[in-house]
Amino acid sequence: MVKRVSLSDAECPMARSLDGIGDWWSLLIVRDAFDGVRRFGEFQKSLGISKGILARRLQGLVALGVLTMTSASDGSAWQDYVLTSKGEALFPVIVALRQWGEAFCYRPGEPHSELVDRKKGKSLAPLVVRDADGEIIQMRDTVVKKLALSSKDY
Amino acid sequence: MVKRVSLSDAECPMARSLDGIGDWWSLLIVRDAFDGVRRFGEFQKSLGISKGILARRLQGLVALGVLTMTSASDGSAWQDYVLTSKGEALFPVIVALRQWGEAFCYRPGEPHSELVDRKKGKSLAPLVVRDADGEIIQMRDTVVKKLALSSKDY
DNA sequence: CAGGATCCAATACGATACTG
DNA sequence: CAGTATCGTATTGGATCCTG
Repeated sequence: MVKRVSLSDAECPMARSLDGIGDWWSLLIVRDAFDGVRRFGEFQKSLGISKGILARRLQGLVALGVLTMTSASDGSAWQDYVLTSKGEALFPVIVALRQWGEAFCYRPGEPHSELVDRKKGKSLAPLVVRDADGEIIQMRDTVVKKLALSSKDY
Repeated sequence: MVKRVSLSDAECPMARSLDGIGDWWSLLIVRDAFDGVRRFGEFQKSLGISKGILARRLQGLVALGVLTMTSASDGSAWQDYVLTSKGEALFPVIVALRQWGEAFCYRPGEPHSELVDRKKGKSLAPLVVRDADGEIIQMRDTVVKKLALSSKDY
């Protein structure tokens, strides 16, 4: 959008992610899809988004391979939008954003919805970042390694 | 932006998060801040963003409490932008987006930068979502519990 | 160099009307 | 109901010029 410096060919994976789903609606659509929303009208009602933008976003997510269209489960003439495995892989992203919002975007006591596990009904554990050996690490323990090597890096 | 339905008073923490940092540049600025970028000019060069937008985004992140301005480390008259604890708490979000990008936004063999731990130089472990007892759970094991109760919830 | 001010193109988004 | 088409407006974001 607004064709800025193209992020789509960036060497940073985060930039590529954002290039595809980094707008205001896509991740909210994905969140709804996680919650079981499948139909155009359900998305529209849930999000309060205009029809035109919703249609474009759904198209974009389908084109990206995050959602796929299947014949409607209720036998109607229309399509259902369901998450692909690529879409389901956004689960940690959703959880991370939600947990950050819970922790930093509400005043104390202000109510908000909660993501709980279905069996126990309890909140999830905070996401933690671990190294290859499973040890918990902090931001300061990491560094970005650039690979400019395009073919055989030996 | 484009004053759509305000997400800032949403009951969904994810919507609130996106309301603050859900644009195209904010998370990339935060990523750079994680990588040690502090100065206006460094951000601009690293991101290829125009000065006007960068200034506005930095202001927004400062207003949000994600960044803070400190007197420049090199003694110049200007300010450094550094992450607050609220900003540092975005670490799992950054990692989640990066890992998703690595896994799904590159063709096989296509090079990209890599986030490694400083000591061992190895890639991080994939983020996993766990329940309150530390057990790994999937998307399908969770459900959103809405709390509409605004004061005493019984 | 760090920003602010201004101008302009592209577009994101909402509202509405239209179609099958 | 599921979209598409059109229109108006607000905002983005780049480029340029200006200042301390």
